[in-house]
Amino acid sequence: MGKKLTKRSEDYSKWYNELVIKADLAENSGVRGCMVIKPYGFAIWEKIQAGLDKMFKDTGHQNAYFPLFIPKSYLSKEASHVEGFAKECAVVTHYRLKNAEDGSGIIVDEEAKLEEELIVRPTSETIIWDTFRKWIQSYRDLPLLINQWANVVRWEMRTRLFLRTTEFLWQEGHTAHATEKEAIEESELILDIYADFAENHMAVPVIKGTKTENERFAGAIETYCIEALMQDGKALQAGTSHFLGQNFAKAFDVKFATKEGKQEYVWATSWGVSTRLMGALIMTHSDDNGLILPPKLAPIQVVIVPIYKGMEQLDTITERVNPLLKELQGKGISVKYDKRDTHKPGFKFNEYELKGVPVRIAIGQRDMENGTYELARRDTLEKEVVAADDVVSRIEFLLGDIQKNIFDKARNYREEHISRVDNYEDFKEVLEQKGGFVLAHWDGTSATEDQIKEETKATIRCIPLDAEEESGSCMVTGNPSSKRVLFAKAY
RNA sequence: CGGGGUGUAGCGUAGCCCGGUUAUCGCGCCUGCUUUGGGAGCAGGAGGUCGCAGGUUCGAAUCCUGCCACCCCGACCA
Repeated sequence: MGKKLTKRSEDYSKWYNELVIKADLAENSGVRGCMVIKPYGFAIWEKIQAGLDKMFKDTGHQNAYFPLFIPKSYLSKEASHVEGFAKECAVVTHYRLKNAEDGSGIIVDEEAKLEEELIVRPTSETIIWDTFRKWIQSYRDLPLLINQWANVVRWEMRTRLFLRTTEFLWQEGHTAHATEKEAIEESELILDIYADFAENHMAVPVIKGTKTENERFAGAIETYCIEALMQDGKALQAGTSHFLGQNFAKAFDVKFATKEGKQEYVWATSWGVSTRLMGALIMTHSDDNGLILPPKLAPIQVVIVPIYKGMEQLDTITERVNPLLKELQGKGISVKYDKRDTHKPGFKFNEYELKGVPVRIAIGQRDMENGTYELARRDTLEKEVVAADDVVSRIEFLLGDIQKNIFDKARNYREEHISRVDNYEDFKEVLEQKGGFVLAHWDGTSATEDQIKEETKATIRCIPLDAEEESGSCMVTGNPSSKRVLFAKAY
């Protein structure tokens, strides 16, 4: 690890890579933009999984698992869906290797060619809907609320650590409903779950909205999303929830018998969040000393660093720390006592700051004599000396306070970076000078959106759900507009 | 796939333009002693197909050709 992290600079990705790699979260494996997630990083992902999984189950969803390989013909059953993903699919064509006859090594056995190629899933709508057809006959089988935790592969031209890796981990929910209304409510429910999780667990403030036609998911009628703002002023789509209408039901012939005995197509949703959330976490909260993790997602919430001379002192400190460890663990707090003799306290302080551990306890001779602990909080780096009797309650307070504080800080930053503009010149200038979100009037056409993207690189992140009705005119064409939409440069 | 860049020890690098003993430095690693309240000090030590393959040359990390990989910028995108 470096002496000091590179200062955050114009070149955000450099800062980001420094943080991510040096914080031991992940590294590029070198396999086509894939990444190896190290244990500490994966522990964060497990926290994300656990939190979301509970929310899904509390709302009646069940987990299942579907195959990694999708027959090519499945993918092409829904026209706009295949068009959206065709350009980024990894394709399996053979099922066997053999030794080359000239001894040059292992080669593909041309005789083992698959009759129909298999696609490594870029998303699982098709194979899941092929299964849903078999599971759904009657209105009594509905709603069908399925989620799967899986990996998917999208062969993007350009990858970015955490934000757009070739293979990524995610959850994808797929549901079937008897009515349009119920399906729309489902996609909105999930959007609320995502927003709730982002804000209350990850401490990442998000804006809920719907996508424009340009940005909509391939095969969806409506795409809902949560959009977050990173510290460099760029937006990040943190989660999406799609109302699919009857598109997939028709493509895969999924009908059900209504109470009245009529055959009708079901209504569908799909929704997902990925390891990109970890990117959002890092890029929202980190500072030049390393990661800052929200207590609710930190694999280690509290670390205890002993300061001692000689093994005897360490032993007396350990004697005092052991009951504290037990008490904290008893309260469900994840605590680590780092009594490695191979590193000095100063090294450990820096190491845990880099890793984003929310609360650090230091205990040395001075504290042994005074009956105290030194507490340090990661978000503000403030230190305080606390009497031993008060330390547990103080830690509980700090964990809650840090969770709240980093959310408030991120939300304030975002609020300061939402600009309202009324003409195209101001729009360009704000994007150039300040970055962040821009609320502006737009005439509702793809052509205008394309033009804006072409000229400024900014896209419509979403049409905010809470956008107030306000008659105005499009900043580019002057055509009438009834509300402002949210623009930004995005990852 | 287009434009640019880089490949030298686990990591980060100097050397390359202008070829010449044993390839530079820092971090990390190993051993020993001293240290331990903010990234320890000293001494000693280990670690290298200089991305790969050809070529030029008495001699190549350095020059030439081809290939490969990775990074950055675009198109694409959770």
